[in-house]
Amino acid sequence: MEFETLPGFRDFLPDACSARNSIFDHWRLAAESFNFQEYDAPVLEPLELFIEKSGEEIVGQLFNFTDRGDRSVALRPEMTPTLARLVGARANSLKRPVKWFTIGEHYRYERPQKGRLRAFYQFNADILGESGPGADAELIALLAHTLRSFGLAADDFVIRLSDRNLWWSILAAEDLETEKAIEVLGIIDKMDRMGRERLLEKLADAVGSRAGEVCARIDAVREIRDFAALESMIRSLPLEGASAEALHARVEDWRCLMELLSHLGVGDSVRIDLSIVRGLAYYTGFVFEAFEASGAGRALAGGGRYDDLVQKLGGPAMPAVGFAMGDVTLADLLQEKSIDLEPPAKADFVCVIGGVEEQCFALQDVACLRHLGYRVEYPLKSQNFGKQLKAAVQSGASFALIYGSEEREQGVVRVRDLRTATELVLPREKLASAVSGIIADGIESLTSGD
RNA sequence: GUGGUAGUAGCUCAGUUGGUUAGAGCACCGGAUUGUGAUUCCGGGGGUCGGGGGUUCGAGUCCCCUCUAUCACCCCA
Repeated sequence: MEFETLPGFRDFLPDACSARNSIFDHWRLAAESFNFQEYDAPVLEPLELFIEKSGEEIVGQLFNFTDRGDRSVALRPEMTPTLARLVGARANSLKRPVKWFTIGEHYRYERPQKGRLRAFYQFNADILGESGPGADAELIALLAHTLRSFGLAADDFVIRLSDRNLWWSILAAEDLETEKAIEVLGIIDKMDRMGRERLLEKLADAVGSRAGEVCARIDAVREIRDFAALESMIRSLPLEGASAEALHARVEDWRCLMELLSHLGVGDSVRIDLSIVRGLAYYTGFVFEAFEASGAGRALAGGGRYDDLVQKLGGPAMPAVGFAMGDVTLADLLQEKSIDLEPPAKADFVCVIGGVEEQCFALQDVACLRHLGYRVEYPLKSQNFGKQLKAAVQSGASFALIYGSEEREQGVVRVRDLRTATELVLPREKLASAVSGIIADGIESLTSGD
């Protein structure tokens, strides 16, 4: 009988596991440098939590089942509902702003393809309790900083920045009611993947004879790439009264956000691009997606503001903004760019042991060095010197500790630098005190000074 | 959920118009070799040729189904 890994799931053998952990390390380091705090939560949640957030249709894309207590449960497909539940339940006792991040596995029952598996890891970072553009700026900066920390250049990727709030105003200026506007936003989200003819058909379904007009407006807006063009477009919108004032305030939000991003040193990585809308309807303000510079492939990360979600899931009103970055697309990109991740660590010391008489001394030193925190290996069975040494070299270890009959008689250990093939004889009792110098500077420093 | 392509050893692959007991390189294990290195030599384990059915005297090879991978569509939180 032979078992295979389930479709869309991965085994992580040491090389792959090390690369994966290296991604986690970069994520964690980046988040911590922005002073985000790490949290974690169960991978299994009530099914209802995800339905409440995303609608009944989501069930078809989940790993879900009924547990022995007759509860409908599902493996989490994303972190945001869980976070909203967590923060919502404690909203009144948490110091704001809440800046939290998490790294965890997520599960979606979908057909695997390039950049998309059924089990994948996501880095989620969110700021809750702050409604101003300062929070959006902080998150976008973290996103850019994270990608750069892998060694990606500023022009290897781009963060496309858009604004659902602004789209509402633009569509309102076209006299579209809420329902129609939602429909049109859905169309805008899919425009890139849609032929021109089909686009006009869809628009005609939504707004009737005004399709051509609306389409022209949308096209103009989607072409905007800088703040000046954005501002002049906004000022040209035929709105009056309260909605005009709101729009004016929105221009200031944009101005503020762009300035903050520039001061934070990530302005080069951000491009205004209102063709980003992002599928599901819970985003409320600025939204953004990171892509490889050419725009090819799946989004590296995506996020935006979701000011209503915490309340929708039963908590108090709580503004929020966040993003998620997956490991699969990221790893693909790093490989394309020939950026290597951390390989498995090698031993600091490997023992070469002559025989049973020497073994007891060797193992005492092994235990001592391990207590000091070094990676130490020794052969689990007796073998001749040549074989042991050969194995030691092939293992990639830095130093061999040689324990033979001569060394035992003299109470010494022979330290061999496996890279330079130089050796140093050291009284055993000095090993512990010499070891940090050996690791840091090699044995040459001791040979000359001792 | 729909469609294209592919599947032979752990990995990369060869395998003739269908013809005897399916091969190579790399990797792995053992030995030459119980006091010093990636070389060399010798030996070894490994495969129901993804799985099932069919055609045939005979199938790794041809046909059908299925599984898996991959790419695209749908979807993309």
